[in-house]
Amino acid sequence: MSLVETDDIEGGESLSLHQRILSDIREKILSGAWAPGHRIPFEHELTAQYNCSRMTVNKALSQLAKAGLIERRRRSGSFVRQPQSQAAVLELHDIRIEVEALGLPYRYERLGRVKRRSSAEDRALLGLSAPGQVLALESLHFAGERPFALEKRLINLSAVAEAGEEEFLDIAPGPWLIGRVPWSEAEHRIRAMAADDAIADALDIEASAPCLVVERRTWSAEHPVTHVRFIYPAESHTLVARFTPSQG
Amino acid sequence: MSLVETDDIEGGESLSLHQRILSDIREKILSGAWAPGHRIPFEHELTAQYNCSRMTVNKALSQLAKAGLIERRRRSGSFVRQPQSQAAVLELHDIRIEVEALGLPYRYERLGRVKRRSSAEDRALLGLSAPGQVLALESLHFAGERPFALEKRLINLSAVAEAGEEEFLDIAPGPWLIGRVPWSEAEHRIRAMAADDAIADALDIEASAPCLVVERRTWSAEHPVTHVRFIYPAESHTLVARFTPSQG
DNA sequence: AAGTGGTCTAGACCACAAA
DNA sequence: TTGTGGTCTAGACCACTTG
Repeated sequence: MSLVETDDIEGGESLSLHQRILSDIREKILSGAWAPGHRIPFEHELTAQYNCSRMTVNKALSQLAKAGLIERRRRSGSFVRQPQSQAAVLELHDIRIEVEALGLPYRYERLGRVKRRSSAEDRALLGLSAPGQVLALESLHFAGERPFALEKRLINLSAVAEAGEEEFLDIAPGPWLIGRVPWSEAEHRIRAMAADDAIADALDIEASAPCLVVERRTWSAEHPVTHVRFIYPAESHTLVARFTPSQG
Repeated sequence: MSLVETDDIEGGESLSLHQRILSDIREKILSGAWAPGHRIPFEHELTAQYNCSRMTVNKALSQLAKAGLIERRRRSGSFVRQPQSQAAVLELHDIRIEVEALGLPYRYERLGRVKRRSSAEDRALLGLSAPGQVLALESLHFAGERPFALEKRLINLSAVAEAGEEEFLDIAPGPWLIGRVPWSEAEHRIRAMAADDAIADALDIEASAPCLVVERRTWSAEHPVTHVRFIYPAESHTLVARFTPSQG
């Protein structure tokens, strides 16, 4: 086998010792040489094999454990874990950067801004239990002359009072918030839907054309901060997610 | 000194020392007390603060760096990083589990199976440079009586020869592969599109109805293993991604 | 009871990037 | 040059779990 017969030697990379140990073991697991359930050599055995201290071996094994490739049990040893979990790191770029990466000029336009007492729907979207002031924003992001994404956002003014003073005419709410409110947790929902008339009109596409919808709720230290819905015309946007189970 | 001068006893949680250091610093960053660009105390300072060895401090700071919360520069120190990267952990469930979680009976049906020499398009999808045998599969996943997702898959037989002997009549290729081939890397592309006639027919929806498309390429130890495209009717599927910036 | 991993120490040398 | 982080050592004690 092996189309690529990797370069532990050729590639010239000078790995640190614990990285090399990690890499060796990962290779054994990923190649299938060590099947799920297989017991990995004890730390003291690897210590002898690599002629190094136990801390060095431990560093490698701990990382493998945190990455989920192996499971460690006191008194028993370390074992190759069962099938990989289907998790991936999803990168959600800033829209400006995304547009500029396409080589197109970026433009932002605020469509609407309303400060109001939160409706039941607002509270549901934000995950708020008590009523309070919210700011509702609607904006368009352009790539060149074409609408690239429609943004509908709610900001919880109880959490970010200063947002109530901002007009958001020159800066999009996303970057504004990022610079001010450190977020501790976020939840995304991604789905497809057909454009309704209002969306089709805003995005300059045909009614019932397919759109990609990305919704994000963000918390900072347990407090709901914002809920945002980005609506992309289908042809303008692809989300890309990459994942490597463990990294050295 | 002492941010938390504590109690290995009182607090209930008995964190290891490096976990407590990590947690303290993360709290400072997420609360905004230490803004982006702020210089974190040097290792030797933390060593004094927590009355511990440098390795212990280093372990905490290394983890924060790997989590992307801080950046470390030799000779300069460690600094709180700029705005959080918009990364999220995307969970892609097994379709069977997903369907059963809805309380609906799951059924799998293989539509087509072709073994062939890879076409240029096959190689492009799989990321193969050299020609070789591939297995092309088309399947339907049902939730109750309704089609839930259409699956179009290519398997690189150079990497997974035994797949060539499998009919995939009773087991879906996803679970089959998971049990056999550990994956080291995966890439997802997520987009919306309108159903063409073939898709609409298979999924029993109207032509040009919006669909969510999830494509996944998987590698194992540098070798392309499979490319799969799941097509969901818009109303049947939402991807959910959650994220917390760093974990102890 | 014994052997594993979890954690920690008090040093050390080195590479690297500022000053 | 200097001081930082990156890495490593050769011990140590402890907690846990299994035989």
